[in-house]
Amino acid sequence: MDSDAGSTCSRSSSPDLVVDDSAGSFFSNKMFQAYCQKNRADSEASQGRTECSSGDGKTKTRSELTKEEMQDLRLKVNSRERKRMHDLNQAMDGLREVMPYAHGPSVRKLSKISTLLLARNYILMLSSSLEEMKKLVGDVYGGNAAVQSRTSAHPTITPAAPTAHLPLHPLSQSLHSLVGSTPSTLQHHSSLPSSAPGPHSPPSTSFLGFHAPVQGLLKDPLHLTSSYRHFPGMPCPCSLCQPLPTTTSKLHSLSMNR
DNA sequence: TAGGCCATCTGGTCCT
DNA sequence: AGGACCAGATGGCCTA
Repeated sequence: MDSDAGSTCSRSSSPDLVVDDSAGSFFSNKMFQAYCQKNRADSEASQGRTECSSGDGKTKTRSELTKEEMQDLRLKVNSRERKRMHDLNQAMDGLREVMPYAHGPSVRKLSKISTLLLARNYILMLSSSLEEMKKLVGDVYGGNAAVQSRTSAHPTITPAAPTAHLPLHPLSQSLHSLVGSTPSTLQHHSSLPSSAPGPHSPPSTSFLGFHAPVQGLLKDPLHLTSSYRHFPGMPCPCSLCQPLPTTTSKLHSLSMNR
């Protein structure tokens, strides 16, 4: 149904995504009516006829196109743009799926901006936790030589054991309280839930991580997500709202330049 | 009703 | 030249 059949992509924005173009819901009612009026012309275009070539094989410049051909071209461009945006939204949905917040039919979907901010902060937090872990492991292994020499009578003690009782990084604690679980469950967050907020309560502005640089991008961060509530058990202001440790501060300066 | 969010259209620019 | 990408405009839907 979609006229995308006639489009060829020299550059794919999301090569791994498979988009179902057959959905007629891509069109609004108005668009659908307009589309139907042009359906015949589109089908011709999708069969290989280019809108810029006349019957005798000569190519026309855009200024030479008839009104009908221009409309035809416009429809094709619109269709491509629509597909592009749908791909983008699919990627956004994919991102939402791996974010640590309650999923479900009764939970309002994260907005795009919230998804991006949450994702950013999530990555920063994981990076921070990883650094912390590395440090702890280093401490354990580094200091273990002395420890082991003193406890050589107990060679079965594993180096990793002590870390299980060490305090987690505040950021990790926040996340853990958010998901109501241990770090290992983060890998299975999609089944989370009950510890998560009730319906219609996506992550709070705080959890979304409006650090200074991000705040600057928003007119009114607090108002932006005023409909959100903090998660139960989340300190307010939660630690995620606090400046990240220096180990991840470098990441703050990372931009998303193309 | 205002504001937020979203989908779509559209024209411009960049890239292949 | 054609397609991807981008940003502004517009209108619809939903919620407080």
